[in-house]
Amino acid sequence: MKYIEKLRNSGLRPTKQRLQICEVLFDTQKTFHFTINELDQKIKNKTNNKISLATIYNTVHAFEKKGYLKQIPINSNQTYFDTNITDHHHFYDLKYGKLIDLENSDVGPINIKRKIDGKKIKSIEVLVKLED
Amino acid sequence: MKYIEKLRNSGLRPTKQRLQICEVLFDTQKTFHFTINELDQKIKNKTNNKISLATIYNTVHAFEKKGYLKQIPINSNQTYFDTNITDHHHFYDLKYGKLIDLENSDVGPINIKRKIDGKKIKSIEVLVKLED
DNA sequence: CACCAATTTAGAACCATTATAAAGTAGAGT
DNA sequence: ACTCTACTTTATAATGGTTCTAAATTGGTG
Ligand SMILES: [Mn+2]
Ligand SMILES: [Mn+2]
Ligand SMILES: [Zn+2]
Ligand SMILES: [Zn+2]
Repeated sequence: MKYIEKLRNSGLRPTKQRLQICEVLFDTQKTFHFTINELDQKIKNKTNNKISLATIYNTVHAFEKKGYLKQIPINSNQTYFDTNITDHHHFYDLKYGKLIDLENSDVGPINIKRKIDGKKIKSIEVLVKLED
Repeated sequence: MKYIEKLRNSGLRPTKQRLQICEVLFDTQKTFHFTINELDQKIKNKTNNKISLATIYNTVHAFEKKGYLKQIPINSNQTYFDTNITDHHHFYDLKYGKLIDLENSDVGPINIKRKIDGKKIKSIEVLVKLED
């Protein structure tokens, strides 16, 4: 399988569970946003195998640490993750609690004029809240 | 007191507890960022009166709804609030978990080129993550 | 096969936040 | 001032997403 090498290269053993999660997360053309519970549902639907919730948390965090997923900074009762790991931004539909990708080209360059001593900029993320 | 009218104008009864919370939040020159627990501590330090945690939650949410406080979109185990209700942005120091204000003038104009049908932009918030 | 570290797992624990429901209070009307 | 009622406070319980635990399982190396 194509994910075995990817996992090995990251120092992660290619277990059955991790490979299944990879298929759900990365076998699609379009990237998407998800919560842990939504991912759990997707896995249940796609396969007959049930993966322990603890394993899903562990795997998502491992993938995030390796840079295969991004966490989206937003206030919600659940953490949102993104399979789109390119630099990009988000619309947040307050009514439906849905995220929509906003490409860098749709925002234009952001030039942070202020500097903080001894610190480097790791990321710049724009959240555009939408109402009716 | 100066907060009585402010509360009345918002349709909020000026109770002893709300006035005390107003003093902690708004009696200072500088604005600041806080979590509910930090606010609870501040109240305990400033006054001898103890305010129920439920009341602190209720009041903070009431003030947020009235526009006297803003919630900061960030992933943390606690929700961050801001007494600075002007349009502005934030640095987030990943190492220390601290927020630093970033004025609009330090970011420059942000022009969102994409539109979502039937939706209006309510706010645009930039989060700049800092590492060492 | 033998071994060991990495991984999975069910369930418990954690803890910020929200819900509950009873007691207290502010303010309008009389 | 007294009443009345809707609003507010409060202690406490419940909720629910996330993390922890410790035992069982598994992957990979030799
Ligand atoms: Mn994480
Ligand atoms: Mn709120
Ligand atoms: Zn995205
Ligand atoms: Zn701020």
